[in-house]
Amino acid sequence: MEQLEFLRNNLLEKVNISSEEMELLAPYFIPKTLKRKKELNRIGDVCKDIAFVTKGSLRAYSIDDKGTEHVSQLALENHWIADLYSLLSGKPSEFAIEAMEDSELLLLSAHNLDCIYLKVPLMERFFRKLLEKAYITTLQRFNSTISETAAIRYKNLLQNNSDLLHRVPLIYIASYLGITPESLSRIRKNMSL
Amino acid sequence: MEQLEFLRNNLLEKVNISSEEMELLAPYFIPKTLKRKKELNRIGDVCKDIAFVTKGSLRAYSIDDKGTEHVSQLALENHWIADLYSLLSGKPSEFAIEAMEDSELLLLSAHNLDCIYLKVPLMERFFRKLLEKAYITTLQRFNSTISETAAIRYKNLLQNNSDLLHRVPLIYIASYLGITPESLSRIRKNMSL
DNA sequence: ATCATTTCTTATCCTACATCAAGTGTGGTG
DNA sequence: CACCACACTTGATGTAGGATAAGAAATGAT
Repeated sequence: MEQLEFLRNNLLEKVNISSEEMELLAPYFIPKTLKRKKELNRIGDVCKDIAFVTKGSLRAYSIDDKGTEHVSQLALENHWIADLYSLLSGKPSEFAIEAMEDSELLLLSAHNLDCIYLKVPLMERFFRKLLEKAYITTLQRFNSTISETAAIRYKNLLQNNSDLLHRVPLIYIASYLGITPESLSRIRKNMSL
Repeated sequence: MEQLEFLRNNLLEKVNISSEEMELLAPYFIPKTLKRKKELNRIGDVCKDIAFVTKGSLRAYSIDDKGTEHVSQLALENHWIADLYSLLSGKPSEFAIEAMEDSELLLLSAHNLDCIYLKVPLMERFFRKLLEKAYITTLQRFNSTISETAAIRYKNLLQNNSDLLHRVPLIYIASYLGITPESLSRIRKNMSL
C-alpha cells in the first residue's frame, strides 16, 4: 500500500475525510526515511514535526537526573509520534525521538499543521482527538502505575498491544512500564511457570 | 471581585480576549455553589460540565479495583476542573469530582462549549491549551513518579504549589503524589529534622 | 563467517514504600 | 459542649522492585 493510503486510512479512523480533501492535504506531508538508531528529534531541540509512521517503529524518551532513559511513547506503523507539547508551544523538547528499526515516515511540520487547518478545517478535530488520546493514555498509564503491580501492567500490555512485544526490545517495554529490564525479566519468568 | 472578572483574568493568561467577546461568553457560564463533600460529578456519569473555580477547592479522583481512591486533579480558585475525556467523548467518567471546601463555580456545559467556539473562535485555542496543559502535567507527574522518590516529589510540590499545602488535607496530597498518608507523614517528619 | 554490540537473564542484596495496628488531635454538627 | 468522624502521626513488619554484577544469547556490521 502506498504511504498516503496508509495515512488516509488512519485519518478515517477519527474523521470522515473525502478524497478531495485528501488531495489538498497530501502536499503538506513530507516523506522521510530514518535508519535504526537515528534520531528524528533530540532533547533540547524544538520538535518541528509530527510523524506518521508507515513502516518501522520509533520511541520517544526522556533522560532523568541520574542519566536514566524513560520511554514515554512507542509507535509502530499506523501511529503518530511527536512531542506534542514542544510542537504546539514552540518550546525546547525534553524528549528524544528515535527509530528502533529502519523506518519510513510522513512528516507534518508545525507550520504546515496550521496551513492544513485552513485548507481542511476537519483536521482541527482530528488533531484535537489525537491530543485527547495522548492525554488519556498518559493518565491511564499513571493510574495503573500507582495502583497496579508491574506484572499486571505487563499482562495488560500483552493483551492490548501484543504486536509491540514481538517488535520492540524488552528493555524499551520495561522502560515504558516504568521498571528495569531485570524486573521485567523476572516477571516474565514467573509468568511462564 | 466578581466571578466573571475572575474568569476574564484567567482567560487573559492564555488568549487575548476583548471585553466585547467577554460579554458574548458570559451567558454560557452558569454559576453554581457546591457544599463541602458534595459531588459535581459521580463515577459512571457522563461529565457534562467543565468547572471554573472562583471560590473554594475541588478534587477529582478515581477508585481502583481494591477500592482505593486516587486523586488525579486538585483545583483551587482560578483553576479549571473536569474529566476532559468524558466531557469531550461523551463516555461515562471514571472520575468523581468533589468539593473539599464550600465552593463557588462557573459551569460551562459540553453543549455550550460548542456554542462558544462559534461565537468566539479564539476560545478554541484556549481550550486546546487547557488540554495541552493537562496532558503535560500528567506526563510530568508520571515521569517524576517513576524517576524520583516521594520525598523529592513532595518537595517539588511544596515549591511550586505551596498554596495547596495550606488548603488541602494531607491525605489528598498524599494520594495526588501516589503514596499513602502514612508515608507522607514520615516524609514530613524527616524533612523537619 | 566472525566479531562486536546489544539484549536478555539470573542471582544476591538492599531500599523505598505499603500494610497493619493503634493512638492523638481537632473541627463540625446535633 | 460533647460527641463523632475525620485527619494526622507513630511504630512494627512485609514486599515489590531497584542496584549491582556477571554471564548467556541474539543481533548487526564488516
